[in-house]
Amino acid sequence: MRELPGPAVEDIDLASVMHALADPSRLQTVSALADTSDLCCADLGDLAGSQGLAKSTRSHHLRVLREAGVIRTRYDGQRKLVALRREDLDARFPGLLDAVLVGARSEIAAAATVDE
Amino acid sequence: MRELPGPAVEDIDLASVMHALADPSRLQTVSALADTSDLCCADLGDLAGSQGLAKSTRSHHLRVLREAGVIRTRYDGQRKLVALRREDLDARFPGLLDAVLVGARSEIAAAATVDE
DNA sequence: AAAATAGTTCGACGAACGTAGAACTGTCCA
DNA sequence: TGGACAGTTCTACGTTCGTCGAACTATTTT
Repeated sequence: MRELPGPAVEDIDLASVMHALADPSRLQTVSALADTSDLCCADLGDLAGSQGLAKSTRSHHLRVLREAGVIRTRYDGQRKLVALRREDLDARFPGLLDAVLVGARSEIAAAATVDE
Repeated sequence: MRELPGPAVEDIDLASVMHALADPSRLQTVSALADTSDLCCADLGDLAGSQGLAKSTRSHHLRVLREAGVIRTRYDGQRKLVALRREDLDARFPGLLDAVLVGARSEIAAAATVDE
């Protein structure tokens, strides 16, 4: 098995995607994935939004994102790499991912400003 | 009282908006609101996505949308009119509402095609 | 073969969600 | 004044969600 199962492009459901992106922790994850090419699950544990969450919880969030069609997971030796399904999401819901990413980023920036 | 309370533009939260739009019934409601200027709650009861739902349930959904900052409710005699907060949403999360509306519409169209 | 590493699955728990009916509030009309 | 009408609030219900720890699987390293 090379890649974990996710919905086909045409089966990606809007409500499911919205639900997957309606959680601060997952939003943070997606935002991080947009910056880099690929990340392994361990890296995601260091994210601000995911800090302190148990392995099982992070795994659960990744599953929600994968089953909604937001990310793709593939094997690479003893670790798994996750990546955004950018092209697929853009094809199915043009502009949605970009808008969400811009929004998420502006909120993260605002939160950082308040902190300091 | 002229208008029911909702969050200020700068207090609109992305995760809350995403959550508000992560329900098929509410998605349908928002899609309908994008077409017309204003609608009263009764009209929303005739929507495909809201058909058969109790008054109290519809009222609940409208509250979720309002508290997330997606819609605005104002009094007009014995009925209440709801409207999209288009400008506010566009200011806070540029492109998000449009992308969601386009996506919702394409899904509704696809569903209608299958039905016939 | 054994230990270490990376992640999943399972069972559980409290909180929140979507739904509904009944009772309530406020507005208009006769 | 009394209905009729339009929505809201309250209470309740079953379901789903986010979280966790513990047990499990699979791969790599020693």
